[in-house]
Parts: sequence; C-alpha cells; structure tokens
Amino acid sequence: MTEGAVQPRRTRQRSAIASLISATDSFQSAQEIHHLLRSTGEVIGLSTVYRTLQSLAEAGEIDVVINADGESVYRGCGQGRGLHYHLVCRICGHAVEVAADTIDRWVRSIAREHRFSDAVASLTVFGICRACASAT
Amino acid sequence: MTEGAVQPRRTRQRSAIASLISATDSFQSAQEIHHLLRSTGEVIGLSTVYRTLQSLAEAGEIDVVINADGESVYRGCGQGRGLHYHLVCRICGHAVEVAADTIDRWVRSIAREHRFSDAVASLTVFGICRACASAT
DNA sequence: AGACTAATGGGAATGGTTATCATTAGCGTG
DNA sequence: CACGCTAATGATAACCATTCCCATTAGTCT
Repeated sequence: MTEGAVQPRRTRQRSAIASLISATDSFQSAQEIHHLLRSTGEVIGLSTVYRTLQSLAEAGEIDVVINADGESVYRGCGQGRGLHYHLVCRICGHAVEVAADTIDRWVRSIAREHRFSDAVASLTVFGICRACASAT
Repeated sequence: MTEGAVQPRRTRQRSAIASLISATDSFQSAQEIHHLLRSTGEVIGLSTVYRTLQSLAEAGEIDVVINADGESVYRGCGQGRGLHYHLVCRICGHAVEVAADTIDRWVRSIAREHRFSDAVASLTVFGICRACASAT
C-alpha cells in the first residue's frame, strides 16, 4: 500500500469529456460542455460532467478559472509545463497561457512583506483579442 | 443635463450597510452582512443588502472579490487610492490592500505582447496570515 | 464467467443571487 | 407644512449553477 490513489476507470463518458476539452482552446463551463457533448450524440449525464471535470482538475490535467459571474470554467492545459495564468478574451473566450514567473516572484515578495505564508495567487486577465477587436 | 447620475437617496438601510462595512477590515458576503445587521437589531431585507452592495461596488466605494466558492465578498476600501489588489487570509479573512503598480505594468506588457486590448486583471492572493499561522 | 465496486445519471435538494411588485419614504416644490 | 413624484425597500417567488442521493450499469481483476 504505497500508492494510495487508484487510477480512474476508463469509461466512454470520461474519454468523451477529455477529448472534447483537449480539442478546444477556450474556457467552457460544465453546462456548455454537457450541451456540446449531447449535441454530438453523446449520451451523458450532467452530474457526470461535473464530477469528471472536478476530478480532472484535481488531477491537474485541466485548468479551472472562476469567471466574473462566479462560474467555474474549464480548459485543457499543457501539463508538466508548471504553473501558469491566463489571458482570456471576454468576447470569444479565446485563452492564452502565460508564464507565471514574474507574478510568482511578486506574490512571494508581497506575502513575505506582510508575513503571510502559503500564498497562492488567483489571477486571470480579461481583455479583448485581436480578432474580436477588429470585428467591431 | 451634464451630470447624468443622480446620487442615491440617504436611507437608514444604506447608511447601516455603509457604516458596518467601513468598520470591518475583512471581506464578507452579502448574507453575512445581512445577518450581522439583523443581529444588531437593524430591520433590513436581504434584497436591499444585495442591491446596496452592488451599487456601492459600482460606485467604487467598496471592493468586490469573488472567492474560491464563487461567492461575491465585499470590503470597504480607501477610495481615491487608485486600483489595488488584495492579500487575503484564507482562515480568518483578514485582508490587506496591495498596490497595483507592478502587476499593472505586467498586465499591460502581457496584453500588448498577445495583442489584446482593454485588459483588466482579476487578481487576489490567498494565504495564511501571521496570527493564524502561529495559532495552529 | 463471476464478483466487486467505481462510475453513471436522473431527479430532487441546496444555496447564492436576481426578479417581481405592492408598499414605504426621501426630497424637491407650491 | 402639505403634496406629489418616484427611488428605495422587502417579502416572496423565480433562477440557475452545483451538489446530493441512490438505484442501476459497467470497468477490471481473478
């Protein structure tokens, strides 16, 4: 009993979610993902979508961001690339991953200055991407 | 008709909320604020609390942060001090305002690099404050 | 094949937030 | 001060994302 965590079972639903997510490059809510899967003929329950997204997020296989409406939105990420933040278009949802170095240094120095420990930043930059800006 | 915005009426409820908020230095949810006011004998409806907090936030008189559960939490801020972010203790809720200069510069450069316009950062740093860390 | 149990999914429950609308009460005017 | 206009209030219902419940289904190991 060295490896406490057993890997999840391979189910049709779990791989459907994983492949849909890895095929998109913008953040989507659980509901949107559920709709998309349904519209492609996939038979899957909403509960399953929520559960699976959560477990994928905990496993670090996808990113979660809480948007301005307080909803959790998910997106696939290049794993193993370390911590990073996002630059998200508030019109089309297009998202870019941004290296965390600068911010992490800043967070650490701010935390040290105020004697906070265990500091983690929740950071997302919302803006308007080139395409949407010119499509006015 | 130069000044489109009329100032809100002075009501008992609005000042109760404003004074409670300015007397606290940690973020609180609308529900918590409602409870507190009720427990001090104030007669006030939940709807009013939500509405007033929103209008105060839009007016820039208080800060809003969406916490990890997707709830909106509010706190008074020193107005006129310009944009700033928060360092929040995830145990006791104690919050410190942090100047935004460094981050703003970073946000602008990231946005420029990826050709995003109108970029605004949503940033909150969660950690554990000195007091809570030593009260283990 | 059989057993064990994680995973599923439909529906109900939760909980924060917003909408509705009749009533109340600021506040400027005559 | 009395009057009127309408913003503000607040009880309640509606909303909606998310979680819970639990009987059923289906991976995975032997």
